[in-house]
Amino acid sequence: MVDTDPVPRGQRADARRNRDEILAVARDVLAEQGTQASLRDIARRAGVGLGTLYRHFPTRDALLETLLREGFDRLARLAETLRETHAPDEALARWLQALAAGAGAYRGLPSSLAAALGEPGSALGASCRALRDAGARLLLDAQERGLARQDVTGEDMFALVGAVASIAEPGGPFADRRDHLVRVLLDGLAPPAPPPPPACHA
Amino acid sequence: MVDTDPVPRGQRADARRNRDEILAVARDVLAEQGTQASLRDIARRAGVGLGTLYRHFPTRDALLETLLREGFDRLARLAETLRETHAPDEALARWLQALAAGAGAYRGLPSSLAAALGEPGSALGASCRALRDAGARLLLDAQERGLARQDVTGEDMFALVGAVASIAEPGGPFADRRDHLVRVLLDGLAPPAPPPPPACHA
DNA sequence: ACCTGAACACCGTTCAAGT
DNA sequence: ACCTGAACACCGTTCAAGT
Repeated sequence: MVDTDPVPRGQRADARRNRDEILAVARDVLAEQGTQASLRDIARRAGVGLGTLYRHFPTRDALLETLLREGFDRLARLAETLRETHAPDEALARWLQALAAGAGAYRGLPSSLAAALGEPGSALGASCRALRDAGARLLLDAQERGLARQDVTGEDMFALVGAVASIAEPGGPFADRRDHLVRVLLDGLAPPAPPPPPACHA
Repeated sequence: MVDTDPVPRGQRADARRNRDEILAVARDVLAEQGTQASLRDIARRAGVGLGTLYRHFPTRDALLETLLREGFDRLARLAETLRETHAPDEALARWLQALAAGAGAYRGLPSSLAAALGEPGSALGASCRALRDAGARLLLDAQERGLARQDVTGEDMFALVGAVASIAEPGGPFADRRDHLVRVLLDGLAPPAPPPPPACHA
């Protein structure tokens, strides 16, 4: 368990206050404008110089990562819990629904996450890779018991869930179809139907 | 059949030449940089003033639409052909593969198309809606014969294919998995497995 | 009729100057 | 140690001035 970029202790009081205010404002602005929101706008609305925002969050991803860390950690823990308490196919189904909800929290978030996934140095990318691996373990469980198709990888599955989340972004026309579209994906991940049993009186 | 924005006849020779050059350059630049490429850059490389680009293509969508029209028309015709020559499920499978290829021709294209789909005045949006409707007809055929699940609409399906295309964009890590991921989606669109026949000697 | 590029209002990012 | 905002290099978009 890596703890990247913990809340800096021993900050000056004004620094601490600025950081908190930036995060609070960013949450609102991202909810309104999506992950491509203007950083200038966030600084402005937080009553802070633009350089202050950059000092606390040197990249847009760093800001996103801080906003999402809590939810992402929860998702990683959820995967473990479901693994212990449910059959592999059911665990996979529930977890992918939760993942779609988390990855689609803001407009533009799925594609931000997909982009970060590749970036080697990005803390946000590291969080994504951790989630992807947690999902891959659930998938493997299901595959080992014949409850998921064999020709799909954890990478495939993570990308597919992100894709579904991206068409069901908040505010969009498919927002309230998200669960259903994830269901369609889950059915696609199911193992191929077994051949029918031989007929009687063969 | 609407023919929006046909190639303007009776243009001045220089206008015609500029238009052609812009389109040729745009094809290259979009292939390199995706649909978010700088319009300034396109004008520059076409050896044309920025205003000239805007005169010929008042919006980015208008430029995209002109570039894509041919392929989109071909896709619409393909839907009709497949309808006449194949079983509904096979027609759907082949057409969605072709659609994914077309909608993913450039980086960023799937999300450009999804955005245009909503825009009422956009010619690109109109092209998308035509494709979506062509797909909806294929889906309906399949549904009527029990070859596709009932709880999915043409809108759902079009969005899902676009989503899969967006994760398999050219140059990306999933580019060569596109057909396979579309296959997963197709399996998700299949009707639920019928209950097994009653056992013998019941 | 068409072309041009300067002008405007925005970005993201950096950094010298302040406290 | 931290904050500020001007400065720079880019955008997209518009439009007066040219031919």
